[in-house]
Amino acid sequence: MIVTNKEVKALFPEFEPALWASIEHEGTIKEIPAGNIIMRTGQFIRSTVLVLEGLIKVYRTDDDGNEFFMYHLGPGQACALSMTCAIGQQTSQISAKTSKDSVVLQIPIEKMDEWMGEYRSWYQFVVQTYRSRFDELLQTLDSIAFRHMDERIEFYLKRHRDKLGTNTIPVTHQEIAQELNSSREVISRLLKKLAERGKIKLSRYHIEILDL
Amino acid sequence: MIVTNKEVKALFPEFEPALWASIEHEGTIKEIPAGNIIMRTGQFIRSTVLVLEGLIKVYRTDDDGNEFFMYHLGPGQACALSMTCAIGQQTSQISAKTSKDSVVLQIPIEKMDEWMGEYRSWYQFVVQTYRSRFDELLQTLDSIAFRHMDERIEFYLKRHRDKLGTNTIPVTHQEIAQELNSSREVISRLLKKLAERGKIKLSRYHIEILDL
DNA sequence: TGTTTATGGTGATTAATATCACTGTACCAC
DNA sequence: GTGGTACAGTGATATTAATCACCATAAACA
Repeated sequence: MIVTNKEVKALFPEFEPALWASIEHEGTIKEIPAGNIIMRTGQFIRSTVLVLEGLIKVYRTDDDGNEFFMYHLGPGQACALSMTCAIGQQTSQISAKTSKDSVVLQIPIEKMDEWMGEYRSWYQFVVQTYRSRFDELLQTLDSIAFRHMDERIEFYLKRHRDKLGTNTIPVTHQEIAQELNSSREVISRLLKKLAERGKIKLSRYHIEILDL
Repeated sequence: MIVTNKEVKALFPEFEPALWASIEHEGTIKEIPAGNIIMRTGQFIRSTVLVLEGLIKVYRTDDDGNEFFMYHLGPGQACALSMTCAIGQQTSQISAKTSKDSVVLQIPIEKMDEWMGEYRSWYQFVVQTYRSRFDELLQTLDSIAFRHMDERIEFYLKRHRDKLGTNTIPVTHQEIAQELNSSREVISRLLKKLAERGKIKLSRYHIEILDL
């Protein structure tokens, strides 16, 4: 696959031509089917990942195997952690998994620093990435710090709707429970209440958002 | 006060001489007594803040006036948000308050971008700052996502000990409750249990860490 | 000195969430 | 078809945290 085709370029409109040339030279395209864990806590980071297609779930895990959803990366977005990790060759603090069949562009971490000085558009992209991820993380923090579980579920569903671009979220109660670090029963009951209030419609394997 | 005296330089040993010259020219020293709110959610950010002395508490607030502690900034550290905000002239998503009498070095945000290209040591400092703040935020997230209140209190006390460099934490139960977004009664009871287990010693206005 | 205020201790109650136990049901593999 | 399995619903109970009410004490102050 040619790295810098028209569709890919459209995802990063601000990149300058010289940067695209470097990407063409250094980047690797990788296709990853849905459900693949592409990064695990403690793993060394060797490349920065830009998402071209699909959806990647970024989450935190603890020692007991619990998970906690942080945010999604969609086309045109990048992992901030894999950018900061670059310098010290440090290990990842988070895990990431493909939610849909995805295509990513990998760039060797050595290029990160190089391009920061070389290409203004790269520098701006990186800073923008830091900011966006930080903001999303703050939203997640708000949700868990200040909101009850029912509101957190609403927030979770809204986020998924926005990322998926559809009102039908393909997710099981068990998955929601895992990503919010709760239990299936609690989620089931609260979802039922949301359904009774007409906010969502429940079905097996998916939830339809009616009015959130 | 002279900006770049020996003590200040020791806080940022990696800064190159040319960068110090620019800081001398563009930076402003500001002394801020303890208890001052130096940044509020929604406020415009006009300068990047490097901490020279004292301690700054960075926290999140919600619409109902609740607070949630994120992390501290001590001497040699900087606010990551005020660095990313630079580009878009955006507003702050967080609040910050001096916990001790503090001295900070303010740098106009316009210089941020300029110096990133110009001084390698500045670039590295900024990236390091992003990473550190992100990491600390992840720790905070872990704590609230995976731990019960008693463990969160322990984590809170440990963090304060490390930042203050002393086993005696000058804090009231009410303050802890606010920063963990809980209530005084709950904190009091859990602190008592920690005291019974010999982990801390309670006194009016302060808590002594014995064995955490 | 007496009064006010902030701190913190504690019992009782309620609310939110977690856990356990069990049921039904759709779907998949054989 | 039949049996296994993942998904979902629900009652009962336990645990954790929040709220309410009230008291005691030390510090601050008029």
